[in-house]
Amino acid sequence: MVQFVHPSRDDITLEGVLAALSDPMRLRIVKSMVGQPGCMSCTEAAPCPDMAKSTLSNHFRILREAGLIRTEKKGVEHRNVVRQDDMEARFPGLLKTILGFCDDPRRSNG
Amino acid sequence: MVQFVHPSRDDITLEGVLAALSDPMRLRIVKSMVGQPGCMSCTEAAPCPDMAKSTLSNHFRILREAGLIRTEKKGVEHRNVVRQDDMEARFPGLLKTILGFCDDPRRSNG
DNA sequence: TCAATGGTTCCATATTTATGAACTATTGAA
DNA sequence: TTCAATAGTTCATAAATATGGAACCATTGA
Repeated sequence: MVQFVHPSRDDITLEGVLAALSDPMRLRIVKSMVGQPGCMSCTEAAPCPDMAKSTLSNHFRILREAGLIRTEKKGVEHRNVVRQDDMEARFPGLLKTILGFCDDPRRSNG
Repeated sequence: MVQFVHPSRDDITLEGVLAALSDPMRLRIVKSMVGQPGCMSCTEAAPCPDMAKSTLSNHFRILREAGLIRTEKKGVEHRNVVRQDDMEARFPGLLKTILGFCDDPRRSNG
């Protein structure tokens, strides 16, 4: 049984967030998720279809442990959402500022 | 003869900046430099005195190549400044937003 | 010319990251 | 039940990156 561990809001660190977003792939994953109304499966949120499953899984784990996303098991899929409220409470404006400077991956090749 | 290569303003990338700032040591280096009126030597800007010279040198190289700082040789020292104007022009508000969330290293143990 | 200072570069080691293969959990069909 | 398909995770290993000691370079001052 896979259980996902998410840090509580106050345990989210600036360095963790920056490290998580310093990878181009993870930055694009978060960007694509923020632009989406609901939650997304790992495969849906992946901006790069030819990436190894294990690598993708690892990226989601890093985003999760940094506190950027929340993952819940729903059927056979894992549904992911960006923790925008927690991020805004912890680091007001940070996520919006950063994401505002990177291109939306679904606009270019969606 | 050591020559420092700095990226031009337009070549500064978001991912490069985030990667450079995702390291706790480099984040503190930049933070301590921004709070300073003039420029600082590598040793002065180092928030951690027991760090190996080679490691420190590597951190400054990464910050330089990311476009966050400018390094000039002045006598026996290397003088470093944060490229605040270039950063502001390229990614308005980003640096101030990020640095606003990390503690000033010289206030706690300066 | 020599010693001291402030870094850089090189190299070996340690840590981190990426990926294929094997595995787990859920769904749906027979 | 059982079987196949789907969606991810975990493990082991290969590749990339960070660390730090040693040697080195450039400048200053005696």
